[in-house]
Parts: sequence; structure tokens; C-alpha cells
Amino acid sequence: MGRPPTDTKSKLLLTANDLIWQSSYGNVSVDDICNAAAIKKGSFYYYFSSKAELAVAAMEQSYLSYETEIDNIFSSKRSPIERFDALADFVYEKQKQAFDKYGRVCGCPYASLGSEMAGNEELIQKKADEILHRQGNVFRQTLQEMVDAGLLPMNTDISNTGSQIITSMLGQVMVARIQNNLNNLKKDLKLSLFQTIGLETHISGISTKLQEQQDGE
Amino acid sequence: MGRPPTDTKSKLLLTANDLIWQSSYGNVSVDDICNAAAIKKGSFYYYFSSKAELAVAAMEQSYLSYETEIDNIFSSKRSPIERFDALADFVYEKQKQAFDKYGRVCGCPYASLGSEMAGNEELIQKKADEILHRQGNVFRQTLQEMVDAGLLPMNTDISNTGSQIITSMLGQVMVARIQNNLNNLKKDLKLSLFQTIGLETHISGISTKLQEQQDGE
DNA sequence: ACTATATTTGACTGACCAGTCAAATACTAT
DNA sequence: ATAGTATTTGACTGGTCAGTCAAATATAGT
Repeated sequence: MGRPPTDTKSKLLLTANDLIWQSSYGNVSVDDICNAAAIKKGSFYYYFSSKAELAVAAMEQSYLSYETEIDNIFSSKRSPIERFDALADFVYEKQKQAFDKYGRVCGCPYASLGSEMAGNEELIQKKADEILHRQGNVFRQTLQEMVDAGLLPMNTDISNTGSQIITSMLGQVMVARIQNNLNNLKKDLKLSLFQTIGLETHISGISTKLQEQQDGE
Repeated sequence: MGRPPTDTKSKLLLTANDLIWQSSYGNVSVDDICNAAAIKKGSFYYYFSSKAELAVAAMEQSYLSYETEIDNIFSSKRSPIERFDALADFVYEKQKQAFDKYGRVCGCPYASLGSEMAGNEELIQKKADEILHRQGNVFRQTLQEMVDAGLLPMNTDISNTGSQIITSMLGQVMVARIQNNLNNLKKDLKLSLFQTIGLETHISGISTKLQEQQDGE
């Protein structure tokens, strides 16, 4: 009974992600989001009680879709090394797509927003922090597999290495946004990823062709 | 002739840096800055033609002072390895001081501001980019010395490694801001710095005691 | 047709925003 | 003292902001 559900909420989330990713939380108003989504502000506040709440929901929705793609890369039949190889390609491609779509390097939406609002909106900061952890755990799982398979030394600090993979990629993506330039990203993402893991020697020209390799270092 | 110059402009720059570093560009208004500096808005616009212009000037002023400390670390009698060692300590200490002063991890002021405004204020983005380059050049100079001294292989890509040092530290400092936690920073900054340079073995428990060491990889 | 409920609308508020400006003031050199 | 200049002031503007709300509307079950 009652009026049936619509896609209004989802449209607001997608539009918010788009606009905030290109620009920033502070420079995108609720009115901007409503106009871009062709939805009236009254409807906005029917679904969200504040701009910050929308941002948190938008982060979650966006990350769920991102997580699906990452899970696909990391739980497939690929070898551990191929997974990280594909990860670097994927991260670059995401940035490339955003660049083609928005005309600028957009960086990491979660980290940019998290950093921007860290001092103002605790809910947003916490959400960004949570996403970093979820992302890190995917990496840690594969790192553990690598240790078990003898691809990494037994004394590898998996928890730490997982975090370092994130900080390493994040730093590069952030700098790419500041420089509005993807060249370095394409060149270095994979390199420093394998360096962080401790498998420098695995990087070759034809990196996607990499198969299971055993290498102490 | 005329009324003598005052410290109004400098006070505005310092106050702006303080507030924006803790919070963000978008969440700090010109009124906020004026109130905190006990200066009327009319005076603000006597010295700066816009909020963005103030931000750029504040970045430059802040970085000049930062640059002096970095130059001191990098052009002193220290060995190259000691310089990077001291760099990691310095970056951590800066964050610690900001944490004690402002009650939260503040991150990198140039990168946070640069990332926030990259899509909105080109002058701010350009300034952040410029600062990243200036910072990188200091590192590159020492990296060249290390190659010349045989501390690093002759085929070291100095330009690239200099950039990577920055992205590596930036990623960690950014994540520390998002997590509002300095623990990982203290632990990993030095580790990943030397790993980026390619001198993993140089990290020991008593890292400040490091002297010139010759080590291939 | 009617009723209950889910959703949408548009007009509204009061606060805050960046930026303006003419007038006032404080100082220096003469 | 007075004239000239650098600086400060405070009141102002018009626009935008997040958020509110009562009324309108659309739909489903009866």
C-alpha cells in the first residue's frame, strides 16, 4: 500500500558521488546535487537528514561497487602476483575513465573526502577510515596466501604491508590529482606496489603475463 | 611618509594556515580567519583580493619556513642516510606538534589543500604542485650525491625516486589524518622511506645512530 | 470510490558567505 | 601644524547555504 519506491535516493547518491569526486564536499552544495539529479530539495531531505549523512551513504554505495570489482580481482583464479598486477591496472584505469569523463584527474574519492572533512565531520572521517580498513583486509588475505605459498618470507608483517599498499597507492593517486596528470601514475603504480610487497624483481615489461614465480629477493 | 607597515598581513597568513590546516579551505570562512586574527574584514581585503589569493600566499609563507628547516636537514654536515633519517623524524615531529596543538592529526597542509581545491581553484592547485616539485628537488639532490658516492646504483632513476619519496610520505601522512592516529606514522615513515630509496637494510632499531654505510641492495 | 501511505513539491527561513566602499584614523615628513 | 599616505574600520550588499514544512500528488489495497 502507498506510493511505490522510486530511484530518487539512488540517483541522489550517484550524483553526489560524481560531483564530489570531481570537486569537493565543500564546493558542492545540496542545491547543486539536486539540480544535477533533477530532484527537488524537499525530496533530498525526505531521504537524507543532512548533507553529511548523504556523503556517508554515497561513500558506502560507491565503495560497495568498487569492492565488488576488487573482490573479483582478488578472489578469482589469478595467482597472487597477477592479482596485484591487475590491481595496479585497475586503479589506473579507474583514474583514466574519470579523467575522460570529467576532464581532470579525480584522485581517490574516499581519501579526498575523508581528508577534507576529517576535521569537521566525524562521521565522514570514520567512514573513510572504515573503507581504508576494508580495502586493506582484501590485500592482507592475499598476502597471507603468499606467505603460506612461500612467495613471501614467513616473518612478513602482513597487517603492516597491507596498510602500506594502501598508503603507497593513495599517495600516488593523490599526487596525480594535485598535478592533474596521470603519466606518473601509469609509470609508477605497479612499480611501487611490488616494491612495497617486496617483490621488485617481478616487474617486467610485460607485467600482465606474470605467472606464479618463486623468488626470495 | 604615511602610516607605517604593521604585521596585519603576516598575522592573517599565519592564522589562515592554522585554521585551514586543522580544518579545510571550504570550512574556514574569511570571517573565521579575521575573527581569529582579531582583524576586520576590510583590512583583509586591503591585503588580499580574494580568499583564494590568501590561501596561495599562506601556502607560500608556510612552505618557506618549512623549506628552511628541510634545507637545514639536507645541506648540513649529515651523511645522505642521516639526512633521510632526520627527515622522517622531522615529518613525524611536525605531525606530533600539530596534534598536541590542535588536538588532531592534521596531515600535509599543502597536499590536503591542493587536493581539496584541485577541481575548483587552479591557482591553489598550481601552488601545491609547485611545492611538491620544490620538495622533490631537495631529495633529488641528495639522491644524486648518493649515486656519486656509490651508495646507490648508477642506474638509479633519481627524478623518479625523488617523486616517490614524496608520494610515499604523503600517503602515510594523509592516512594518518584520516585515521586521526599517529601510531602507524611513527612506525612506518622511516621504514618505507628507506625502502623507497632502496636501502632497506639501513633501518635498524637505533636509526639515528646510522653512519655512512655502503650497501648494494 | 475511498483510504492509507509513500513520495514529491515549492515556497520559505535565517544564517552565513565573499566581497565592497566611503569614511575614519594613525603615522611620517615637512 | 599640516599635508600626504598607509592602514583600519564598520556598515553594507546580494547571493548562496543547509535545512524546514505544509500541502499536493501518486499509488496500492479495500
